Formats: sequence, structure tokens, C-alpha cells
Amino acid sequence: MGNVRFATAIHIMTLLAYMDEEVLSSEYIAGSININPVLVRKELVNLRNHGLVQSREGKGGGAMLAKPPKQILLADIYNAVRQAPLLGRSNHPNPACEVGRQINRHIEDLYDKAEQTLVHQLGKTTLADFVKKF
Amino acid sequence: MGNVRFATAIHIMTLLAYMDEEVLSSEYIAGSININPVLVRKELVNLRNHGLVQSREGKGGGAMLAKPPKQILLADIYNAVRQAPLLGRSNHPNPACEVGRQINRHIEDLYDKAEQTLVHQLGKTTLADFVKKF
DNA sequence: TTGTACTGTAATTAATTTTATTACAGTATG
DNA sequence: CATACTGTAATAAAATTAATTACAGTACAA
Repeated sequence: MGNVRFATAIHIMTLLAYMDEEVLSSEYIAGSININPVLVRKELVNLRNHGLVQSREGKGGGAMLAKPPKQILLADIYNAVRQAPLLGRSNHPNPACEVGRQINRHIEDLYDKAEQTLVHQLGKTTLADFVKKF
Repeated sequence: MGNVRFATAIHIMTLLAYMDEEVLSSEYIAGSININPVLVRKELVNLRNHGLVQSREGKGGGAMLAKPPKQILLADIYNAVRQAPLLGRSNHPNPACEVGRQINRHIEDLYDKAEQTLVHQLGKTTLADFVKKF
């Protein structure tokens, strides 16, 4: 993840938890993160698809958490934004080489286990825990 | 890490361990990984700067491990290629917002701990362990 | 002592990914 | 019906990553 999506999603979720029960507009959230509102809306759609937020269209609309912060794990947020493998992609090695032919399988095993460990750790902290720090 | 450098470095180190004691050229290594030899040379320079490989210039030159595979941890390889934070960059939030003002500190704490966990796990496997699988 | 096969490295280009922006249709509210 | 939102497409801009070309320097070996 060379990108900023996880940090953005954490920020969104933290704001929604912090502003407890209030419906926040993408414009407001974007103002806090200091990014473009369209990116916020896209991330909100994604977070909603993962059951983490609710949103309302129309005037006075916006987003709020779909469940209490105690029931949301940082791992849930990670899983929502995860797209590429944590430790990077693989190459397309030469199958005529003994090492080349087998390495992707082993690298993928390694990466999978590493990522499981990370997710397990992120599963120990709830959004409520995280927001308590503020 | 949306990139392929860790996989490339693992491949290089695996080949060097697998081909035990032999000096391998960047051309040969690149042929196994199926990437450009210049990238291999650059990565070899980096791995050498981290004390993981040795290299020899001139005819018959190339690279070999700087120490036995049992003394090399996958964490060492990870640290050699690490550049950006594992879980991504942060935003530059609005300091006028309570959450915005504090969030980067908390995100960095979180990211640091997560990365420590990952490195700790990668420290459990030696290059020798990894190469045994082939 | 010269040809050969390498590394090291700079410079450039190409490809890919990520982020920002513009635009607007659709929806809910007062 | 005006207003303030979301959702989403399309595009452009920026940033990152990988590939390529080029060549000076080094070591070996005939």
C-alpha cells in the first residue's frame, strides 16, 4: 500500500465516531482531511459496501457509522480498503528456472501469513479504542 | 508497498542461496526473475549496502551472499527494501479540526506498531528456511 | 596489452497507479 | 420549487515505478 487510502478511511471513521450520531457531509469530512470531497464520497460508498457506514442522500444528507464504534475493528477498516497484497506484487519469473518456477507460490504463502498477522493485530483495536485517544 | 521490490529482493537472495557459493551475474539473475538487468544491479547495490551480498566487478564478476543463509533473516531483506511505511502515507489534515490536528500522531503510532509486528514475524524465518522449500 | 565480460551508475523514457477536478443526474428536505 | 446533498462518470494531472539505453570503470585471461 503505497497509497493513502487506509489513513483516509481511518480519518473518516474517526470523525464519524468522534462526532457521535451526527450526519457529516463529504464536504465537511474532506475539509478535515484536506482532500477532494469526491474522494471522500467514493470512500464512503466503499465503506458502506463493507457495512461500516450508512449514508443519506439529499439535503441534510451525509454519512454516519453503521454500528457503534465498539463493534468496529481497525481490521474491518483495513479489509475495506485493502486492494493489493500488503507486501507488494510478485514478478512473472522465468518458468524454465527451477527457482523461478516455484518462487511465487512461496512468496504468496509468506505474504499471506504476514498479512494475516497484521490483520490479527488490527483486530485487537476497536474504533472506540482508537477514538478514545483524542 | 504497491511495488515489486521485496519480491525481487527475495528472488535474488533465494537464487544466490540456492546456487550456493556461485557468483551470479545480473544478467543471469534478471533472466530468472524476468526483469531488466539494470534493476537487478541496482537492487544488488542496495542489498550490498545492507550487508547482505558481496559483489565483484569485471569479467567473471557478479554477486554472492555476504554470509550464510542461516544468518540472514527475511526481516533483513524486508528492511533493506523498505522505503515507505507499510500501511501507506498519511494525509495533511486540517489543523483547525480537532481530529485533523491529532490524527497523524495516532496513525503513525498504529502504523509503527503494525510494522514492528510484521518485522518481528519476518525475523522468525531465515533465508535458509525459505530456500529449504525449493 | 588487448579483447571480453562483467559492475556501477546516470539519464531518459515509458508505463502504471493514484489523486484531483469538473460536471451533472438523482434525491430528500423545507 | 430552491437548496443542499450523494453518487458516479469522465478526464486530467501528478506521482511513482519500471524499463531502457548508454557508457565509464574493472578484472580476467589469452
